Parts: sequence; structure tokens; C-alpha cells
Amino acid sequence: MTIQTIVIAGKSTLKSETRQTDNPVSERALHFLKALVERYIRDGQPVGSRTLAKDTGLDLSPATVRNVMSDLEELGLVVSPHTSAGRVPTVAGYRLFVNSLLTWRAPSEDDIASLRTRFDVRTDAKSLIETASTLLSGITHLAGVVMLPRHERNVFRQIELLPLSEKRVLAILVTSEGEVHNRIMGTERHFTPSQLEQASNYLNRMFTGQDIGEVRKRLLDDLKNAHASMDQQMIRAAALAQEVVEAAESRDDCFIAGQTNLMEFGELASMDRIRQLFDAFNQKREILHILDRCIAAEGVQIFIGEESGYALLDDCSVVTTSYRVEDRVVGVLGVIGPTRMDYQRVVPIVDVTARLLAAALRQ
Amino acid sequence: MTIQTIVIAGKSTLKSETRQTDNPVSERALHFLKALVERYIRDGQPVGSRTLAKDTGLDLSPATVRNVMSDLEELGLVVSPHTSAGRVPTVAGYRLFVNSLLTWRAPSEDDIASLRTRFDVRTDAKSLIETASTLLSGITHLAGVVMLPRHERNVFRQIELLPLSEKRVLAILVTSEGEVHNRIMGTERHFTPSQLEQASNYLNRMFTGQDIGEVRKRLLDDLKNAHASMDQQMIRAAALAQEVVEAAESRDDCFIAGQTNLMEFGELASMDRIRQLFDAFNQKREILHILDRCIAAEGVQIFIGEESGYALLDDCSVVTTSYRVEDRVVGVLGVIGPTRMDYQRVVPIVDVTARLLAAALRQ
DNA sequence: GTTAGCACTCTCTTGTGGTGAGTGCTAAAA
DNA sequence: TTTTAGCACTCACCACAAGAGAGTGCTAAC
Repeated sequence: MTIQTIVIAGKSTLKSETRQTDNPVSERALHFLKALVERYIRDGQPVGSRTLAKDTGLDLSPATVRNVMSDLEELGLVVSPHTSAGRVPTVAGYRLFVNSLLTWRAPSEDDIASLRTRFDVRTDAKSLIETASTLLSGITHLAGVVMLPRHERNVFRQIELLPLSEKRVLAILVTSEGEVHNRIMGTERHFTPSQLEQASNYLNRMFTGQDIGEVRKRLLDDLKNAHASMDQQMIRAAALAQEVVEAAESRDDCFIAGQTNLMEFGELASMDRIRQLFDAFNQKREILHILDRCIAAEGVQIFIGEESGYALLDDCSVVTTSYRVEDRVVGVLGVIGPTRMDYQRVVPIVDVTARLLAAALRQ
Repeated sequence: MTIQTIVIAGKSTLKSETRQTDNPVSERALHFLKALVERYIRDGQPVGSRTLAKDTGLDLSPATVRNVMSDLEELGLVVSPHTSAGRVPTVAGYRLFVNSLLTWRAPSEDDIASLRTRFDVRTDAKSLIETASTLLSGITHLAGVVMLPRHERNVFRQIELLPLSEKRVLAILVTSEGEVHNRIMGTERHFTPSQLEQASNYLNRMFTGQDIGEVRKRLLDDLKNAHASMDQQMIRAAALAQEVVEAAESRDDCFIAGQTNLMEFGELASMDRIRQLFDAFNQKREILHILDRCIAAEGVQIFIGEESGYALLDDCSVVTTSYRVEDRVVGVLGVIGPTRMDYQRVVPIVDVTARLLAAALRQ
């Protein structure tokens, strides 16, 4: 698995770990590989020696090209689906292409513009995430996904307990950056408004400013060994708070937009494949795992085909990057598409989107 | 367009407006039609005279059946896709079937059980809606959709304004039945916590218990003709409240679950059709319109094929019903599937789900 | 009214041959 | 030694034909 950092703006820096200096793949061969991948990304058809010969501009005969292709095939960088088809890049081929052969193309003015204007700074995190994934999918014509992972720093700000009806209480919890969680809870006994107010005052006094994880632990403790020092009242308050705090902690916002874009791609086009894919998207589980893996990494990450480790995504690639606010990673975002996506275009877009989203979140 | 009310529990009452007493479609022909539709619903293939002859149990020869079918075809109740295929019901055929030929089958114990246990009364409206649509789609193997239309009665309960950072304020609005709306707003000037508290106190004093629509109007008025009697402070408070109130009013929660189930059906199986369908679901617009139409109606409504009026749903049927709390319609729910869905099973399930959801919402 | 028989129609499957794109290999040219 | 031309070969794809199967409509007999 290779990781590369891209620094956007047309130029690229690669922390390339691949570039096999040990095996002697000639400059020319690489040139061909590049042309081949580009061509294949363009029209999705196996590319043959004749077309490739023209594409490179090197004025060589198809026969020569064939020889080179043979070498590339031996190296496992391309395959032909059957004897008399052209060649198609393998995962290794894409990898090499992405790592060493590609210079990132800065997103077009249009793309940047439509990104920038649509990020309205004045909205809350949730809708920002939503627009981000919609934009990503809209611009790339792939599926866009944005995730807001559990904060490492999620702070208890304020809790409010409101009576709803006889035995139901509405708990509203505000955390860190103005995120609001709420839950309705049934209670065994009736609380008067003033009791609830007392309870929330108590909770606020105790916990404001503390980390949510901590709060949860303390609440649990309190409930378990409800020590004498504690007022009955307060124990009940803790019980009420418990649920909403839990909800606030386990929250994982993750949006996927533009799934249907994937139906356009012939290579995924069997109804069955697509269905499995969509179901997976709905479950979100596996997707979240993949994205989780990117949290730590620096810069844009690219999983090509099987690299993601999920059979479902075998002929898909995932391009992700984390976005950070004040050097703290707050989330991961990216796109999912067929392996033959236009990396040169997509990668920078993912990168820029991450930056813009980060900026918007930073207020 | 016909509307029928079903009263569930195995029996059915039909306010049938179709039952063409004017045209002489024989009892036997109807019997055949019923058999044909049932068969077609079962295996989705045009059904021929031979199979049908066996199906009815009437011990008639295929030739006789063919004669009857010919009549039915003349009446526009069935068609054959081509000369040597069997017959397939037309929309009119389905209509007649649904209106007059069908006795509703009470949902199976299993289905009821899995519905009942999964409705946890102790959660908020939003998650109830979510489970309802998931359940619907799970049990029927169709797409389930649940909508919570704009309340006619949506009451301002409490507003809270919290300072987030320099120039951002978090507004939390609680309405009617414990629904929480929140928005983050940028402001031109800095508010101190106490100013915000004052402002929310003011708003709560003014508006608690009033209808949200009313509140919005009054806020707008206040802002427009900010009369001398009003304190600058209060004008700002109004400005802040404005946004979140608007959000609370225009909210339309609508969940669609199990879209992918529709991919299983051969008749919708062109990638293109499905894609359009999914895109429509994502937009939600048209779906909402259809559902809107059902709000007024009593009982279960069935739109077969083109009846829905949306070309997209030409070979889909929509089965919906409204659900009510204390005789007030609070929402609409239903399923979307191919015209050849198993109405006998699906309709009662939709009906029961509505009742259970209503019960859960009633607390 | 019902049925048997029959010719007919149309889809679907299977097989066949042709075409075109592309290959690998070999031997000659550079 | 690299490049190229030539050639035989492979395979997907298409069009077409032939046959099977399912089902029909019609007619004439029961």
C-alpha cells in the first residue's frame, strides 16, 4: 500500500514508495503505460497496439508497441482480457501510473468556482457535509462521500431537559461546535418542570467544558455506585443525561451522494453488482471502515481495486483525504468510482474540496 | 381514479366505484381475470391459456379459456405483449382486480410480530419514521416511504440562543411534540451571553404556545416595521429567531428505504429506468407530490401504473395510506413497487404499519 | 357452449460463417 | 540490437438461418 501526498495547484510532490528502481522498466515502456492508462480511462476499452502507437506520438510501428506491451504484461502492469483484445491496466499498472506517471492537473476554474460559491460558511456542520458530498459527486460524476468521525475532542457544553408529556422528557445536548443532539426518553415517574430544571442545572454545573467521553464515564460510575453523598434527584438527572450523551458520542455522520452516477459505468453495470454496492452504501459500515483507515494518513489516499480489501469494491477505486481544522483531523472525505476513473482530475478535486470544507468548518 | 377503504383484519369493505354493472362481464370471466392476475403477480410471465385452465380448477379446455381471454382483451382488461405470448393484465385489469376481486389477507403473524416489536415507543418522531419505512420495505420487499408532512399544528415551545464564537450564534427551537430544530447563524455583531439570554427570554415570553406559522409571520412583520415601541435588542432577537423558525416550518421529513429492492424486478430492470427512478427518489419532489395527494383520502390508496400521473412510475404502483393521531392526519406512508406487486399482501401491511406508527407516535 | 384440431405467429435459442481487431512469432531491414 | 513487415492465428461480435416451443385465432365438430 502506497501513500502519496499531493500538494495541489498543478504541481505535485510525491512521497513515492513504489518507483521500482530494482526492476528495469524502461522509460519508454513507462511512457507507453501512461498513454495506455490514459486512453483506457478515456474510453474504457482495451487498447490495442495500433491506437497506442498513434497515441504516443513516438512514430513507432504497432509491432514495436506490441513488444513493449509484452514486457509490460510480463511485469504484471497490463493484461489482455482475451487473446485478441487490446491491453487493460492491472491494479499494479494503475498504481504505478498514479504514483509516478501522473502530474496532477489543477481543477478547472469552473470546478473551483462552483465549489467555492456553494460552500456557505454560515451553516452548521451537518449541512456542510451534505453539500460537500453533493458537490464532490456532482463535479466528479462519481459517488461522493463525506464523513465526520467521532471527535477526539467533543466537549459537553450545555444540556437542557424539557418535560414533554406525563412520562416523557426531551433532552437536548449541545456539544463543542454547536452540534445539537436530542433524544426523547420515557421515564418511570413524573418530573415537574422545576425538578428538570434543577437537574439540568446540576448537570451543567458538573460537566460543562468536559470531554464527552469523560462525561459518559462519570455518569456511568455515578449511576453504578450511587454514593450516599448524592441526592436521589441527581441520580435521576444522571440517568436522563446518560442516553443523550451516549447518542452524542456514538454519532457518526456520513453522507454519500451521487451513488447513481456509478450506474453509468459499463464495468459495474450488472444489476447485481450495483445492487450489492448500493446496499453496502446504505449500510455504510464497510465504507466507514475504509474511511477510518485514512484518518491517520497525510494527504490524499488512493485505494485502487482490491487494495481496499473489500471484495465489493474490487473494480472500484476510492480516493480520500482527511480534512483538518487547526491541525486536528476532523473528518475524511472522498469519492468512490470505477478503477478507471480520471485520477488526474479527481484527485485534485478531492484535495481542494477537503480544503474548502475545512475552511468552511473553521467558520 | 378509484378510492377504496379497507378495514383490515382479513375482511374487507369496499367503497367500490368501479364494478362496472353496465358492461356485462360474466362472473366466470372475472374468475379467470382473478386467476390470471394472481398468476402473473406470482411469476411475472405472460400467462397462457393452458396454465390458466389448470389454475382455475374449473376443468375447462385451453380453447375455452382462450375465448374468455379474448373477451377480456376486448374489454381492455388484459393484453398480450405479442401474438404468441400469454396475456398480461392492463392497468384497468389490475384496477378491477384490486377493487372487486380481492379479499385482503391479514398480515401473517410473523409480519405483525416483527412490526410490533420493532416499534419502540420511546423514541422521537424522526427515528420512528425511519424504522417505519425500513420495516415496510423489509417486509414487503419493495421500497418503503414514510412522510411526515408539515404539521398543521406546529407549536412554538421554547427557543434557546447560545453564543458559539465571536460572531456565530446557535439557535435551538423546540416545537410541539419534542421536535428540535437548530441552526447556526452568522451575525454582524457580537452578542454577549447575557444579551442572548435576554433575547431568548423575550422570544419565549412572546411566542410560547403559538403556532409556528403565526410566529413566523409576526417575526417578519416585526422586522419590517420595527416600530419605535421595540427595543433594538428585541429586533435583533427577532432576526435571530427568524431563520430557525423558518427551518422548523419548512421541514418535511420523508424517508425512503429499500430502494434497491426494486432492482430485483425484471420489468424495471433496465439500468436506465432504475437510475431515473432512484434519482427521482433522491429528489423526493415527485414522490412527495404523490403522497400529498393522499393526505385527504380516507383509508388505503392505490395508484396503479400511469394512474399516479408520473411517467417515471408508469410500471410501478404506489400503495399509501395516511396515519392519524387523534383524528388528525399527521402523515402518509406507503410502498412503491412494480405494478405486479402482491396487493393482497402488501395493502394490509401498509394499513397495519400506519396504525402501529400512529400508535407509537401517540406515545 | 365447449372442445379438438390446425395453421400461424412470434420469441428465444442455437449454430454457423464472416468480419475485424488484435495478437505472437519469425525473419528481414536498419 | 532494435525495429519493422508479414503472416497465421485467436477470439469477440454480428448477422442470419433454422428449429423448438409456446401460445394464438379460427373453424368445424361434439
